[in-house]
Amino acid sequence: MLIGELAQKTNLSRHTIRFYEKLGLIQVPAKSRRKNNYKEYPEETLNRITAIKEITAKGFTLKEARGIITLVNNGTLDAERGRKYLSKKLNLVQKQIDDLTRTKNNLLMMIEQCGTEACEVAQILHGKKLEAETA
Amino acid sequence: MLIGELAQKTNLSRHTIRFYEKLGLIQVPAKSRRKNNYKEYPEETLNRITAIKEITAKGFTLKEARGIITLVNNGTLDAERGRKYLSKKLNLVQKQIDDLTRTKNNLLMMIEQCGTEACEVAQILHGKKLEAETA
DNA sequence: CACAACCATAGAGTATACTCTACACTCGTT
DNA sequence: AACGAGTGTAGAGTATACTCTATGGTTGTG
Repeated sequence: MLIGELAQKTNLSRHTIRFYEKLGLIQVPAKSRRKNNYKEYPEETLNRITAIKEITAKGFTLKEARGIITLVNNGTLDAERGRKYLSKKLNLVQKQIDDLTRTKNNLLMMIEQCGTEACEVAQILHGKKLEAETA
Repeated sequence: MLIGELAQKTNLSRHTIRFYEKLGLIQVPAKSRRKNNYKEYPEETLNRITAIKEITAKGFTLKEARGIITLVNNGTLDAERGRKYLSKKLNLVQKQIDDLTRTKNNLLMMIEQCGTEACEVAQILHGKKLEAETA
């Protein structure tokens, strides 16, 4: 199928599809060209894109998605490796959650204190006033 | 003080300080130049940078920091506005936490299932196999 | 006076994931 | 043959927060 149809079926823009090609997430065999040089995308590309979407939806980057797909296609991804890989990612995600939770608590505190006084965010943020710079 | 001293005292690089200047987070009065054109940073710049650090550490972007500082210096930031502003941010943060929590649960599920079979992440991710594209 | 260390500005490079523009060819239809 | 829609490649633009390079002037010490 041509890129237009693929775009329509995957709900991605042509630009995005070509961008994925550039990143190596999708490959079109050099032979898969029509006489007019239009690319003929194989059916599997649909699955590939679905996989990319699912992987990235789970918090992986496009590069990571590429790596995972390669591993899977190679059969290089056994249980041991898989768990390690996922656990690593899990740690990162947990760290992000922790950071955001701290942020959230900071915000809650600030909101609470905001009613108390003249709501000097500066004070809340810093414990002392910001000096106005002579602009 | 000159930029070198400021950099050393704030633990920021000169580049970063100049970058902040470009963003308007820091201003050096045009007059505050030595004869040799070197910038003379006023003491307040230290507080300003501390404030920037605290604000960004709480999850705000540099642009937001600029806005907040301006509001505070203008005295434009009353309790009402402050709470609204912070609540808005809080909602965003909560959304990010929710997303990441979903991601985390996905990962946990994947890790668990990884031991079960041949750890076909493809299956886990997608429910069916990825088609290998004839590379 | 040479040299290292410091300062200034402008602008490019990094990372991520697109998004769009420019330019040119091709296809189907009138 | 002209037209709009579709396709190709290459490369720029967007957002965020830096990070670094290039180029050139200034200061202090031997």
